[in-house]
Amino acid sequence: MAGFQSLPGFRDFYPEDFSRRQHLFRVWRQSARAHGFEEYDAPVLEPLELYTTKSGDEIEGQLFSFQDKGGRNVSLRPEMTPTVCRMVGARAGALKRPIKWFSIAEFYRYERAQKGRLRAFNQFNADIFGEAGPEAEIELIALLIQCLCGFGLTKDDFSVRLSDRDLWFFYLEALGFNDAQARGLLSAVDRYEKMGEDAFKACAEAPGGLAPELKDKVLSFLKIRSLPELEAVLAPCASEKISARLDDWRKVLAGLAAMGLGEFVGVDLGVVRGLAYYTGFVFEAFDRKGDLRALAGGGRYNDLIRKLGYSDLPAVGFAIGDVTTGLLLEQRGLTPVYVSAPDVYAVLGGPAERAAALGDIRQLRAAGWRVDYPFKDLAFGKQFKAAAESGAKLALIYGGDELAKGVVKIRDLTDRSEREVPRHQVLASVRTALSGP
RNA sequence: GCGAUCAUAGCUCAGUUGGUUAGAGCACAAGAUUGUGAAUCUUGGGGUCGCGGGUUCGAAUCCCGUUGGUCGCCCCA
Repeated sequence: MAGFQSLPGFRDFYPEDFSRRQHLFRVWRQSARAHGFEEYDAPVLEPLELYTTKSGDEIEGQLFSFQDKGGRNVSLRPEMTPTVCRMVGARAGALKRPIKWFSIAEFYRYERAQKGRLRAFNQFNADIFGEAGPEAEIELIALLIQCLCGFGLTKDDFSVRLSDRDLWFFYLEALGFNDAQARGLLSAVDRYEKMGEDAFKACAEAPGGLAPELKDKVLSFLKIRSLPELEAVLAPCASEKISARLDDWRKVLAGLAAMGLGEFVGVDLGVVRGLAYYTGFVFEAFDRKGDLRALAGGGRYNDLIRKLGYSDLPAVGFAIGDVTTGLLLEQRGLTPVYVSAPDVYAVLGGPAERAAALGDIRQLRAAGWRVDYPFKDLAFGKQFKAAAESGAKLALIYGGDELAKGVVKIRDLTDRSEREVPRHQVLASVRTALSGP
């Protein structure tokens, strides 16, 4: 293979691929606007410290980072959250609350590609700032659901699993674990789905160990699948903190049920989400059948904006990736058929006819119609074939006879009917033919 | 960072125990066909067989290395 290839994990978007990607973006953008979110964008390249501050220095191994010619340590963005926090934090005092923002952007992570994961990918991000109550979660989860239903997916195709990092910590505290032990247990919970009970081995072997009866309590907690179960399990260790969290749980689930979205959402405390900056509800959207990685994920991060050096501002957000979503739509046959058809195809008799047609073509195009014509003079038969293959609805025929009579022949390529119209009425006739039923 | 597996035309693939000038279908282009359509027929362009080295009289084929794809591990914001 001569020449060059794209870099590993990066994709070329040929027109058909590009159109599929645009379909994702279109649905996401439309859903966000319908929910009252405003669109923003930001630089692809950021200071490296923006990410190490948020996630720790270890994160650099996963980043496309380098030193620029001015000696600055920089990184391609691996996610939008720190950037949007910076933007909102910088103008927090001036922005009307609640702040509901979304973006569609490309991100870069220096990792080995595998199914559903590449080095360059697109994400839809939506966040709400300035609202500490569960109303923000309701709004975002509703948006997330619409961002998937907009493709034709249903409650049988995916579900949103709702969990709560704060509640985990409160529960583990009530069971007598200290903070470090609780963190270890949560990372085991995160691995449980993949590894089963082996996930708890490290905790059991740690100093102090993990008593079997406590391990059973943790296991049964992460197997909870409904609000009543959750309330029952927490009843014995009720505290002010825990009952406040349960109030929020009731509000979120009731709000989503009121929206008619109750069947999309389930309680699942097995969802923890890797990095530890989430402070309350966390949620992920999953394919119900199949073994795809998460379609979307998010949660509340009330401390992050302060951590980045701005004032306190509660925040909750989520992201959907284009790679896994695209795979799921492909599996479900929900990828739209690619069509690239002009509205009008002009058939040109020869050089004189071409000259006459070009003026009309330019007018039709200025009016917004998509018009094509052959670059080279071709036999009529060939041109009609080309017109039909182009997928155009109308052919405009500029032949010697028509030119002499001062008319253009309009052929409807669907029903093969033809009629002649005066040259100066071409635009009006095309408009009528294309907008009528 | 680690492991498995694959790589022949734009796509899907064939290519015998190593043996002349590497093939097919689809796609693309031209012609049959200079006033009317998805068919048919004919013809054509397109390959340093991913790349580099080695073995051999001879390599798409065997060996080593390398790059890339796919799948998994680590990680997953």
